[in-house]
Amino acid sequence: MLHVDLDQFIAAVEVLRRPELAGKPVIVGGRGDPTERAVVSTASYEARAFGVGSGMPLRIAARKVPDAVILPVDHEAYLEASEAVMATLRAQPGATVQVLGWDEAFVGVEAGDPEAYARRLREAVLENTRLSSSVGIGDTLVRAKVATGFAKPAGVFRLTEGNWLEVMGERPTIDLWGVGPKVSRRLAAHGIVTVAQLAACNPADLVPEFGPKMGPWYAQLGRGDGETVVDDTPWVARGHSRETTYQQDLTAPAQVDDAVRELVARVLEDVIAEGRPVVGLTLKVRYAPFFTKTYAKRIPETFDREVVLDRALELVGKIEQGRPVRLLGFRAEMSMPEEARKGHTPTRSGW
DNA sequence: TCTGGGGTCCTAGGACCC
DNA sequence: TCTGGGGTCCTAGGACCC
Repeated sequence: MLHVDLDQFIAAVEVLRRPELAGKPVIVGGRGDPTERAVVSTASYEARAFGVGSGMPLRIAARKVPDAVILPVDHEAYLEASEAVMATLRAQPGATVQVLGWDEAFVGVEAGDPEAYARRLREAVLENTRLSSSVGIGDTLVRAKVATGFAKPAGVFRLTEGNWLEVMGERPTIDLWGVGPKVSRRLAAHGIVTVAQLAACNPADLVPEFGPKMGPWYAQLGRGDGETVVDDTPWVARGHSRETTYQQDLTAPAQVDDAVRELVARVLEDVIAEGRPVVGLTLKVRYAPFFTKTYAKRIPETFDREVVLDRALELVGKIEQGRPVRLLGFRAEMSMPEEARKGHTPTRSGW
């Protein structure tokens, strides 16, 4: 199967509609104002050369690249571009498309010459959308996904059982899709630093550290093994959430109360649009400066706006008084329709 | 320097039941 | 007097991804 990933997607979409930005350091984030609390969504390759990357606070990025063009995030534009890309992928003969995000998807296909097919796919996307992409080829979803990293930018790369260890073996475990800083550190504490070491370990040995599911799963990841089927079952959301970081910390209880009501109202709109009952609520509070607590509540299935709001306000009662609040998040989990319970999820299906 | 917003899934521990 | 073992549900928190 193949994994298609657009090159610097968000920045590329911005450059398309503002050609004069081509070749300049472009940073997209927040409302485009580097004095606000916000982070970088995407930086163009020119900006990345200065050490700017996604997730970095916007004001830091602006300091690193004084000449950067800083633009606000425009979800609508990216969604539209994304849909054009996905439509192009779906139009390929025999292709099964599993969307992972705005700018990436797995494509399942029987191809005699996968490299040639991948190059044609790149060209089709470029022709239809004027966007550059990179394509990974693999015999598992994990290998295809990891292969794309070697294909970037604007290339094709193939990873299989045959060359996996040769290419990945000496690399640190954090290079794997699904291993982050915490897990790589915990693995290192057990003497597992490289992908080859992880691949060679006994899955059962990882259970005490990571639990019955994650332990064996990390071992499998080290080998590059896993799912081999691209699944185009439509994605069904498990829940909806809204989060807001306040430009000024909230200090008065009444401010917090109002803010939660507003968040709840926005989440409820999404949930009601889906027509599924709510089964659980979670309130996330980030107290300044960076201390987060979550408060959860399971509720009997209900469509009722008033019931959900009441339950939400019970959670508000748990917020610590007198401590400034920097961020509030509210999530509603929805009951799953029976036929969707096996529906895949956007990021973990390949694992 | 000071950290978005949208998601998913896993784990641990306590409560409770039989 | 001492204290089984298995199961489920709930809450809180952690980790990761785009």
